[in-house]
Amino acid sequence: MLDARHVAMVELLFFAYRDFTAEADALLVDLGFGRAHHRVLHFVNRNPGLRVADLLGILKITKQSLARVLKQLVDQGYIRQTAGATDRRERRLHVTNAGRALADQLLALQSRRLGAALEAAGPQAFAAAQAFLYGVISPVERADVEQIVAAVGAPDTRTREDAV
Amino acid sequence: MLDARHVAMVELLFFAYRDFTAEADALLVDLGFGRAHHRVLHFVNRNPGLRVADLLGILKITKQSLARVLKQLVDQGYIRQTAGATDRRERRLHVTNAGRALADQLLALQSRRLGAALEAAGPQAFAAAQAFLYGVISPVERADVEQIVAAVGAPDTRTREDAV
DNA sequence: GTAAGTAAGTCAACATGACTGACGTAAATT
DNA sequence: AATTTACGTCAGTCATGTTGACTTACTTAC
Repeated sequence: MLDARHVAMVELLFFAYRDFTAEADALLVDLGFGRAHHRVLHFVNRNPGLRVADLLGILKITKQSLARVLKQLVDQGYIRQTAGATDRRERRLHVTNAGRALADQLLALQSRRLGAALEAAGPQAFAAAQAFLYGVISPVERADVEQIVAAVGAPDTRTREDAV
Repeated sequence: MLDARHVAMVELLFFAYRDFTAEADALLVDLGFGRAHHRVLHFVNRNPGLRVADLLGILKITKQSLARVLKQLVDQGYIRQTAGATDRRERRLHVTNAGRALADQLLALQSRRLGAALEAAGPQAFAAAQAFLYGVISPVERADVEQIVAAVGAPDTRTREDAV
């Protein structure tokens, strides 16, 4: 317990996350958005047709907190809502072209940074870092996260009835 | 570019950090503290004699933001300040016994979580994850972070003239 | 020894993003 | 028909960040 290596990892995780978010944050302030908008836009972009309830489960915030940023993204034309096909109470969320462009731009920044870090860390780093990060996630959440992360790269046309 | 693996890492880093901080946050609310207090207490605990300017460089916040949380920690007896030995303008920061106890309790929570994640990820995971996280840190900051992380485990009696 | 620079603290005003609690509305389920 | 669910909204609060201006105490340079 209190292994010096674990303490080092605690601090490295803080510093890495601090810098991981800094670039995107700087780009967002010019648009009048914050990190909360980024998170919403990202997950809607990667999971078209996501429901509001799904987003709440992913972000672990209250619906009042989500409502504010989501409304701004909708009002400013980055996200649009459509009624659910089978359940018309649902608001299925999709990015607009502008939303996709912004989300992809922000993702490129962060993806590039992590890609460079993986490159520098060697060929086995991806598997190891992935396993490590999965291990950091609370066990009860792990299956949900696996579904979400695995959804990345799937076609944009699916309806995500299976989303968390 | 936009490798699916990199995108997966972007999301995993979000989820891992979300859960990494959740446990400690929950413990802190009962004391009327937040994550900002935790960060200050942690770095003062691990780097006794840290100066206010050092802390600002680590946390990348303004002195006004720091002043508020630092004042609360001092007023409530978790941190004490002493004048610098050679430069009496400096306020060298130290944890009190209560401060050390709280900092260690919070660190144990996070250290345990990361230790379990490293365990699950296999014997090569520490080196790989460490290299990955270092790579995520902005190049200009890397040397500073190395110094801070390396300081972990050093004796509490040193004066840290070499601190960032 | 005076002037300039530095470390830290402080006052004021403000923005963002979280929270709780209560309530409304429309649609689905029982 | 009654209940539950999905979502939205109103109102108030809190934590944590920001900018800008100013002060105090002390050190350093000329």
